[in-house]
Amino acid sequence: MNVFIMNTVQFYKCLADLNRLTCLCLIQEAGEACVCEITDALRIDQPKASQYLGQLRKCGLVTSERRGKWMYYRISPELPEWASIVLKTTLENNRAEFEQAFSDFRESTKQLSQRANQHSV
Amino acid sequence: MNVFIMNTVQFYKCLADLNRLTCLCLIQEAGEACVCEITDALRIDQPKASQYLGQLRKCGLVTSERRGKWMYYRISPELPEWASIVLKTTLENNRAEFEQAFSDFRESTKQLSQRANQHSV
DNA sequence: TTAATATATATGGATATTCGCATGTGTTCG
DNA sequence: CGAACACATGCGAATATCCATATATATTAA
Repeated sequence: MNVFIMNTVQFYKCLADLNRLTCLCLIQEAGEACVCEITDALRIDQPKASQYLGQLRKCGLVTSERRGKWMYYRISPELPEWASIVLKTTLENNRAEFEQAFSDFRESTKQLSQRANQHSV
Repeated sequence: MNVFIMNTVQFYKCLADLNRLTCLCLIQEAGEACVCEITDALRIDQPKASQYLGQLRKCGLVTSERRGKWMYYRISPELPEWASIVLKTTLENNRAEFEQAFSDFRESTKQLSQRANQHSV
């Protein structure tokens, strides 16, 4: 149970798409991300973002948790260690490739927290 | 020139197929491999093996060198370090998945060297 | 030069993936 | 409850990938 056997090819298929890979790097970098942040960061529409995240979840790379209206995605804690190493290595050595998305993500996060604050007032 | 910029997604597309991934693991494990050995190890026909190897070469993951009739493939020395780490990590943590291919490969190598010896007599 | 061996490439059909869009579900707020 | 918001899913069309087969090229041995 603790040792989740990840299908190697399936794992790499998940990484073999720029949007999915950017999702993963984003989530890694930020710790967690909700769909609307990812939508903004990747500059894609919402259904597309959900599709990608759904695939990643089905394959066991990420988990999701609902908090109010938002759905937060994290790297799965059950991910085998070798797979985490691969993800981490990819992110750390290709930051430039994802920098724009990271920047858009931070902008989105800022706006999101403002909206959240308005409601909680 | 020394720092070859690898397209991350293209790299992962190469790994996102069991035959190509097995090729890469085989070549890593053995140091080098020729097409007929890979054909035997993967139990596929020759054109298919050449196609896979051609793709891997086009993407910069492997290099090829002709020695007589045989064409030997190696992991490219220009592969960025992060990519080598990924390959190594994948192989070391998923040996079971490739064991059958490795075994068929060793068998093929044995027969190949016998043929080579017959000619050199 | 011819035959045999090893490998590469071209091509078209089969299959899988991606994309855009419409619609469905779950949650919050008034 | 109903409207608004966040997200998920379904589906057909466009696109990419895979696969089998035929054929071309390169090398060696006779």
